[in-house]
Amino acid sequence: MLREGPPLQLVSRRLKKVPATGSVMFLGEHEHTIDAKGRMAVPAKFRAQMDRGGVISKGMGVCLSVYTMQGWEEKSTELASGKSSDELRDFERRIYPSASEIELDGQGRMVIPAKLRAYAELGTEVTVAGVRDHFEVWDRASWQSYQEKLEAEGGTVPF
Amino acid sequence: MLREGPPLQLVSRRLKKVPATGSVMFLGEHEHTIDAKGRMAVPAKFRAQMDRGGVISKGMGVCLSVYTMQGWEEKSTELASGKSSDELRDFERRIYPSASEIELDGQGRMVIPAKLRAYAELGTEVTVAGVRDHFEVWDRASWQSYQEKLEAEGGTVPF
DNA sequence: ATCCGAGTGGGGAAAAGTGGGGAATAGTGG
DNA sequence: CCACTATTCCCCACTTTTCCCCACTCGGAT
Repeated sequence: MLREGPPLQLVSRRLKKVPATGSVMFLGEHEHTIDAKGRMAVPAKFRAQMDRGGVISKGMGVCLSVYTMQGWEEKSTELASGKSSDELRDFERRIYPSASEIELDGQGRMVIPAKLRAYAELGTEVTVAGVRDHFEVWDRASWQSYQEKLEAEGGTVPF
Repeated sequence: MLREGPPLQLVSRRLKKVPATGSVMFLGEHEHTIDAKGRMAVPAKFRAQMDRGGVISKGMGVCLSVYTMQGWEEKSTELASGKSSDELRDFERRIYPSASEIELDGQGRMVIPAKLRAYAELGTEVTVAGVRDHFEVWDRASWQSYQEKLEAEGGTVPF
């Protein structure tokens, strides 16, 4: 129901100013949703690192990978090294066209391009997983079964 | 019942300033509780080492492990070394999503994420055990039976 | 008895996550 | 070049969760 009474005094809610320091690491598992407009909230803990935008691309497996701008540059340089020029051309033609620069809206959300959503078979229920230098977006069910598979293979977590 | 009478003269209780020196080791067994908000007091003796935050993750067995930030970085680096890139990817997808950065509130408590609480089957009664470079959080009953098992297997403590 | 540190509980404000209206923009066909 | 449509993006609103702060109790030390 819509509110009534005195006019709102809302100072157009913005994102919290983040310390920008702190973790240089993406950690944790977060359950989010993709809405009808293709938007997904970036976990608040990840925003400090994403505030200058980032890059989303096809991930290794049925998922999407999101890097900070800097992380993306480092990663792509690393992967390109040691390739022959033929390999490199194929690599670049595969990676870059499928990637997309992203930025956050006033609510801290990013828009996931429809093509990428299809690639990773994302429904509305997704899991966002921090993986050290980047984070990944998985359909929640896919993530679930992938984790179960890892567990079956790898035994317990060594911590 | 709430107090009445003259206003409190409480100077908003803060944590004791810790020497920051002293033990570089987690020792001892502490019985604590997890409240309805998922909070658990960190044993006072551990706080000096945790005051710059730390990382909590799934532990080896039905428990959670808490490291200082530095300890976590050392441990994860160590475990990652010598892995092929395929192994490393699976490893990172298991370790980092299952972890979470934590910090202490004004009362020296940390919030344990619901997922991790479920993983370690923690009720409200828990045991916090110092294990040299990290400490672990166990459901009190699980800890109890685990200790009994160790005792039955391993005989007496060699001191 | 009093003080104080430790552990616990809870109220309330702020932040996080989600949904949707509508203007601005880009794309399409005439 | 213009009209029409589809998409993007900014903004507002609502709900849930998190977190900061104050308060109370207990037990040991003074």
